[in-house]
Amino acid sequence: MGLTKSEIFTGEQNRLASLFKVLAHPARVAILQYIIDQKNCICNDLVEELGLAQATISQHLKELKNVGIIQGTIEGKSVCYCIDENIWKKIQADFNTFFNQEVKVNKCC
Amino acid sequence: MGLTKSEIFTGEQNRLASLFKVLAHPARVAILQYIIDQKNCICNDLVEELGLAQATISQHLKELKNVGIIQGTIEGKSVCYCIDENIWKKIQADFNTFFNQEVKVNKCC
DNA sequence: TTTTGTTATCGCAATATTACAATAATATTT
DNA sequence: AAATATTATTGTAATATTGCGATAACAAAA
Repeated sequence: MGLTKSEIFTGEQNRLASLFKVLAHPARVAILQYIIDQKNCICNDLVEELGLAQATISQHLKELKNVGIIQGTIEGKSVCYCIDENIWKKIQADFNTFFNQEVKVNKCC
Repeated sequence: MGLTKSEIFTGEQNRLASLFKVLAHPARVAILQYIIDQKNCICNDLVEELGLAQATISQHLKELKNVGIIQGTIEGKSVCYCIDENIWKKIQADFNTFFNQEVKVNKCC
């Protein structure tokens, strides 16, 4: 198999899992941290900083862009990437909602 | 390839990504939500609730157990699973640290 | 227009993940 | 001890992800 059965889960569960998945790779965590630290950057900055091939970085940037957490603006022959603050805060809020569920004491553990 | 180059990232980046990865599947999100809602449950409850095969649920439980977010206690012939509150809060704190990095306004986007 | 700099896409190979049937392992019940 | 109930593990097939070389696409500079 190898095919996640998305249809048996709720939209919220699938959406949350998708958000977690985008962050589930150290390169994408590193990219986000770098962009936050530098305020913005271009693809080649990340190639130098992280030591992954340009094609690989471009692919990771695409995934981050797909969920909207970053956005790219064409600037001459390069593309300036930065965090989309609104989406960032929205994702943060979604995670908070998930984690702020009260974990009650239970009998068996 | 297909092999994440963990060695080029920091321990924190790898650790964060691992945490996100555990939550990056709707079945595991659903399992956590169910356990939180019911306070605790056994594997077979989840098999009925989610409609995945027993082997599949057991595998997902194992991954959740591996990061410590849940723990299982043998109770007769079944195993009672529940959230490990301390680990849960620790993960929540880690995510907050990541997300609370200030995202500053930048020039290009 | 040619060259240069930058990014995106395609195609491929390697590895990882997901799902499940079959079965082993373990504890309880009869 | 045999049957039952529950979970874990193993093996396998299907799909997904990761990484990169090659190359296309595009804009600026020469």
